[in-house]
Order: sequence, then structure tokens, then C-alpha cells
Amino acid sequence: MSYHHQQIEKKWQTYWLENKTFKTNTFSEKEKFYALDMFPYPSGAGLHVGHPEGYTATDIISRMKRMQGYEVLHPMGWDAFGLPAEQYAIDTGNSPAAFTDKNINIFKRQIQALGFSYDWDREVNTTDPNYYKWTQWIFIKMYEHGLAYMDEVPVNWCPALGTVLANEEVIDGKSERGGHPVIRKPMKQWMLRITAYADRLLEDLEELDWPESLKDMQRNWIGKSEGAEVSFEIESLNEAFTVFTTRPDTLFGATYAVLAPEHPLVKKIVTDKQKDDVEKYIHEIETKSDLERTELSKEKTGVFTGAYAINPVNGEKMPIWIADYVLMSYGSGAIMAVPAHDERDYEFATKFELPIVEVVAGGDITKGAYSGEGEHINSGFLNGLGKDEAIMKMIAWLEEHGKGTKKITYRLRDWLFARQRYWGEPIPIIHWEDGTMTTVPEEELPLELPSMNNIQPSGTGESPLANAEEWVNVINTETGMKGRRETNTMPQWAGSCWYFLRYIDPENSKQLAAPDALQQWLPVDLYIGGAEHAVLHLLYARFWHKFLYDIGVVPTKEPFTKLFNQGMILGEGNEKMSKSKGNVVNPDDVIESHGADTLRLYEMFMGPLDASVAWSENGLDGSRRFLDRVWRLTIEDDGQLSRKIIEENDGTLDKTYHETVKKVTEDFENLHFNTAISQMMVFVNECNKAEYIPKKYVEGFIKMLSPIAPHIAEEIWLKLGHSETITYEPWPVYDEEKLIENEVEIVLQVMGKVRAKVNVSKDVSKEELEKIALENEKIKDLITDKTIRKVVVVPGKLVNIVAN
RNA sequence: GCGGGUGUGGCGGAAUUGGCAGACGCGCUAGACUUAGGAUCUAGUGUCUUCGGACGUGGGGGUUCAACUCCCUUCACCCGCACCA
Repeated sequence: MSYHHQQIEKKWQTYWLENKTFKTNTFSEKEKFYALDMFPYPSGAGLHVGHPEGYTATDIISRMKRMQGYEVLHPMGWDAFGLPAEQYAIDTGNSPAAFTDKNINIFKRQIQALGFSYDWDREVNTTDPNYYKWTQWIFIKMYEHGLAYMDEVPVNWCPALGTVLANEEVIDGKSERGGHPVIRKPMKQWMLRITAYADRLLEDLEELDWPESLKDMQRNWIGKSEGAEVSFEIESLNEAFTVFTTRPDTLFGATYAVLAPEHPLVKKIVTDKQKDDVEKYIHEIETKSDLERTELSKEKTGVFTGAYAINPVNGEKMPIWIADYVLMSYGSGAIMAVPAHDERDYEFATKFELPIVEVVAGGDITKGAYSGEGEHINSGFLNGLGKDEAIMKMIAWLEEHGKGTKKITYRLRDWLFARQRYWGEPIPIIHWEDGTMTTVPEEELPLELPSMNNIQPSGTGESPLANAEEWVNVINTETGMKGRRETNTMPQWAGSCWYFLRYIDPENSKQLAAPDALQQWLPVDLYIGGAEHAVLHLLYARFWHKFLYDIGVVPTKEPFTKLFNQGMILGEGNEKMSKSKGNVVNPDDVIESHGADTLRLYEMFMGPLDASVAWSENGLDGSRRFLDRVWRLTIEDDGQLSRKIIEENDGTLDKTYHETVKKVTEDFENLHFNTAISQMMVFVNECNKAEYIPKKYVEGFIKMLSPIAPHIAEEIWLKLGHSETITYEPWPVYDEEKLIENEVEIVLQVMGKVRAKVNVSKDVSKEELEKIALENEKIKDLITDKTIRKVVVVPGKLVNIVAN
């Protein structure tokens, strides 16, 4: 007899919803635990089997913590702004809001069918004006603190589509949709000054319980590097530029300088003779995307400007070139080239026959650049010094002579925070006809998206909102001044930067959340999601959180104490699941055929949570069989509790049970669900062998199973004679004494190889163990004609005899 | 190129401080029950074997009484970044 998952699962899902079983008390006396999932973008494709993996993990922890007496906050919501809805609206003329609502309903139904213990009263939706009111409010605060500003930056402009594209929408220099060419074009854009937080974002990583690989990715992304800024004057022109270098000690070897093609100085310094070449080169670069620029970078390109810079340390003339291997976006967009000690400069110098001067001994500059350690040569006052010493001395010299200064640079760039989209949070700014701009007054928030019949690109590079004239044009009622609303909207990342705060106090209309509630619940204790958000979402969210901390809104410096990335679930052929490969597994089908409990169990049993493992239909069947075994162990065919389950305890299962409690509890805590499940399987196997099972142990076991397979657990709990949900039953505890066996098996080794095993009392002394080993028949045979050199005894474990 | 990680049966994976390699599951083999079996139960299942044993955690070397675990070296694969000065 197998159990009827469809009936049981529906029954308990309804029970939980109707009884609000998982409702969180915001101000509870209990200790808090905040378990957070990365909320999904509700795509039209519906839930993927990858989604429930992370969700099940946090659900298991949440359910265990409730049973351990914690007040648990475990919410879910929707990251619902996004491109597909906009594209759908453009294609069909329908409203993105209605489309989004429909998808949310599908997602919600699917997620509820998996039996997660969310408090649905705290559901948030980033597209809800009551939610994005506060996203806009945070933007205004950032603007007021000088962290939001407008700047001319190069963007991916697609002339054919009449719109700007995000980097991820550009593939090989062409638009993802339609394959139209994309070029780099400077446009005035909203930026967020995340670089102001670079140092803190880097330093505070130390205290976080995050995977080291992920922290490293953030460190690399921030890319702190220490060096010096050196100023170069331009020969016979009253101009100068600065470069950033990590090797100021090699300044004597700087034989030329390179500016990025977009560098503002280029136009001023170019000589008439070189003008045509330079302009031609700049034009070529402009029409390349970033991707093309790096892809075609195997061969260095560049053009001489005709101008010369003066090396501040030795007065030598250095030709100034422009080349696209120097990026305007890093440092000052200009470099001093030291071809002898920098590979890129070496390559460039070789190609264009520029002089190479060795200033650090140790390499062979006829063969290539040498970037290792060595004594300085040809370097005036640095001669004979090592690298670190020379760097210090050069910086001191530069500062003394006003030619430069110590400088720290970051790879991190400010965050381009505007999209030419309709379906995003409107940026609450008004541009007035006198050239000033103001924020929308806070009492007018939320600044809602106008409903538009026909969402189409404006064609000018502005968002479709530019077409909504009534919305765009505003008049100051007091002064009569005319203004225009900002038509750019925020990128999709915005809403997800703070959603975990709103869950804490989702209905608040006066604040994004009440301070005492935030005090009660922050930080998030466990955050699980995919590794694809390792840098952007997690860095942006940390940035906003730090800002909110600075203005006193949140009480913690960091939002997420512990973070974990679940792995991917691959198709049966070990490939990524995708529609085109036809190997996508739909959770709805699995829930129908095997049940939600089976799906949850299987996904947790597949392997370690962070591993990427291929889906296996056989494995899924196996998980179902385990649940069937549990059912048969506890429930008779007639639906009554098994006759094997009795009140008395004859002690047979003591050790296995207590071991199981210990291992499952510890494994759950460490997110080692696969091994916890295997221990539960061991326990069930032992129970099947036993004649009787104490009821207490069955109850304890069902409690431990309930976080993974809550529906079947609730049903069996009911059959065990309880009338309330298992959700708040106390978590089982183990008795350390029951784990100790009086008899232990000792391994007898000769030369490190197992030759025999004996059972002895656990407190046999070292000496006695040695004696037992040497008197063992089998061992005796093996050592009779040998000399015993040494006997190693590990009490309770083994005896190893070294003899030859 | 730089950074991080992973290599264990036919497959997914276990293995506290170095202390019985292969737990648990899948698959497979044989048997039982059965009209039937993609159900259930029982036994077996790393490789080789002269049935004594020998070999075995990507390869090679080392430390140790003892190494999947520590050290050196090498190979393969995965992920991230990629002209970052």
C-alpha cells in the first residue's frame, strides 16, 4: 500500500493556509530566526525544478527552528519588474501589469503546491506602488546625500531598435533581439555612487559567513589596487594629465604615454599632422562594442597624437599615443607605459617600435617584459633598491616635488542606474525649464507609472514614458514653471536591494519598515540563492543597506549574515535544462506523479546542496519508495497505526535512534541534507528489522522527517494520535549516554593492514588491548617469524603492529 | 593569463582531530511471493584472484606505524574575471 500524496498534500496545504500556521509574530518573546530565499522573477515559463532546491533548504531550516522554539520569519515575494513583461507589452499592446499579475498567480500556485512554510501575509511585490514608493524614497535619500547623480556615460545604443540595451542584452556586438548592430554612445544617465562605499564593501566582507569563492568574486569585482597618481605635463602646451600606476618605482622606464581614445585631452593635444589619423581611429573605436573591443584585442592598435609628455622624474620627452588597450573607465584613462616591465606595454612598444628601457634587473628585455622583483637600475636615486622600498621612495619624491601622490584605485565603477524602459520604478525627479531639477516631494510618492494603451519605444533613446505627455509634463502650481518628469526608470536590481526589509513590516505606510521591527529581525540569519547573483545583486543590496545604515534606517552594517549558493539541477544528460534541449522537468508534473514531499526529499538527497547534479527519474522513484517505506512502517493497510508501534522500549533501537537525532540535527544545521536523509534511511532500515518500535522513537523520527516531507509527516502525526499540527512540536533531543556502546569493535592491523577484528569492552586499557592483539590467533600466525618493532594502540579504535 | 573549486565503484555520493575506503540511494544479479510486476521481501554487488590473498580514492613522488585526508609535483574538468595599468 502506498500513500495518497495528492489527497494528503492538498489537505495539509489547505489546513496551513486556513489556520495561518506559519504566521510570524513580529514582536515575539522567542529568539528570532530569519530565513530568506532569493525571491524569483515570475516568468511566464512557470517554476523550474531548480527553484525548489534552495526554497526547500530554507524551508527545512525554518521548520526545524520553529520546532526548536524560535520565532521564524520565512517570507516570499516577487521581483516582478523585468524585460519580458515590457517586451510582451510592446509585442501585443497589452498591459505589462496584467501580464505580471498572471505570472505571479502561476508562480504562487506552484510554490504553494510544494508546501513551503511561508507567511503569506508578508508577500511583497516590487511592482506594487505601495512597495516601490519606498524604492523611490530610498532613491530620493540617495540623491539628497549626493549618491545619485547624472553623468554622460557611454551606453549600448541600438539605432535599429531605437533604444539602449543592457550589457546582457548585447551579444557579440549585436542586439539579442533581432541581431541589430549596437554601438557605444555617450548619453546622460543616472548613476549611483557605489564607489563611495568601495572600501567598506570590501572590508566588511571579512565578517560575513559566506562562501569564500563568492567573497573573492566580490573582492575581485571591487578590485582595490594601491599605487600612485603621477602628473605629466605636455610639452609646449599648458596642459597636463595624470596617470595611475601600481609601479611608480618604474617611472624612469616610462618611455611613452597612452591615453584612452575617449580621453578629453586628446582633442586638445593632437597635432594638425596627426589629426586625421587620430579621428579615424576614434571613430573606429566608437562603433565597436566593449565586447568587440576586447575580442579583437589580440593585436594591439593605436595612433600617435603628435604630442609629447615630459617624464617628471628625468625630464625626458615621451610620445603620447592613443590606444584602446587603455580604458577610460579605469584609473584616469591614461597610463605611463613602461614597456620593459609591463607585458601590454611591451607588446605595444614592440609593434610600434617605441624605446624600451630596463629599470629593474632580473629579466631579459630582449625577450619580454619582466614584472618580477629585482634591483633597480638606470633609475637615479632608486638604483640598488628593491621593489617595495623603491615604490615608497618614489612616492615620497613625487609628493615632495608636487608631481604626484599615493593613490588607491578601484575597478568598481559607479552603478548605471537608469533604463529606457516603461516597466520599472519611475525615477522621482522633475527637470525644470530653467535647467534645475528637483525630486518629487515625498508626500507625492509613490510616483506611479501612468497606464498606457500602447507601450512603444520613443525612438529618441528615451523610455516609452516620454510618450505619456500628460504624465511627463508638469507645472509648478506656485511659480507656473514648466517641467518634465524623468522618463528613465530604475533597473531591475533596485527592488531586490531592500525587499528583505519590507517583509519585516510589509503593511507600513509611514516608513519602509518600523525601526523597532527592523531592530528585532535584522540581520537575515540565512540567505540561500543561486550563484548567478554572487556579485551584482549581493553587492548592490549591501551597498543600499550600508547607506540605509548611515542614515539611521537599519540597525546593522550588513544585511545577510550567512549566505549559501545552491547548485544547479541539470538535465539527465548532465546538461543545463533548457527548452531547446527539451530536457526541462516541470515541478507540476512531479508533484502530480510523485508528490511534493518526494520532490523535496529527492532534491535534498541528490547530493550536497552546493553541487550541480543531474536529474534522475530513477533517483526520484527511489525517494518516493523511501516515503512509502515510512508509510508502511507506521500505517497498516487498513489505515490504522502499525501494530509494531508500542509504548514500551526494549532498548534495541536506542543507539540508532539517538545517533539519528544527533546526526540529523547537526546535518540540518550545516545544510548537509543528503547525509541527514541517509541517516534517516538507516533508522528506517533498523526499524524494519526490529520486532517492535517504541512510539516515542516513531514520533521523534516523524518530527525529524517533517521539515523535509511535511505533508506525510503531518498525516502520520495525526495517526499517532495528535490533533494539532506538528509544526510547533518540540524538536527531538538525544541522550549522549545512549550513543556510547559498551562493546566496541577493535581493528587489529599488521603493518597498517586490517587482519582481524575483535569486540572488547569500551574501557579496556591500552596495555590490555596490546595483549589481546598479540594473542590473537590470526595475528600470531602473521608475526611468528617477525620481530615486533612497535605497537601502536588507539583505544576504542585499533591496534597496529609493526613487525618485519 | 589571474582568482576559486572539483577529481572516490556502472551512476549520485559518504568517510569527526590522519585510524576499518565505498555509509545511504540508484542500477545490476539471484531467489521468494505473485495471474502479473516499473509492487514487496531476502541475499549479493570496487577490481583481480592460483580463494592464501593482492590491488584500489585522476597520475607521479614524499612524510607517517597508518594518507581520500598532510606536503611537493603533474594532468583533467567546472565556475568567475579578463588589456584594471
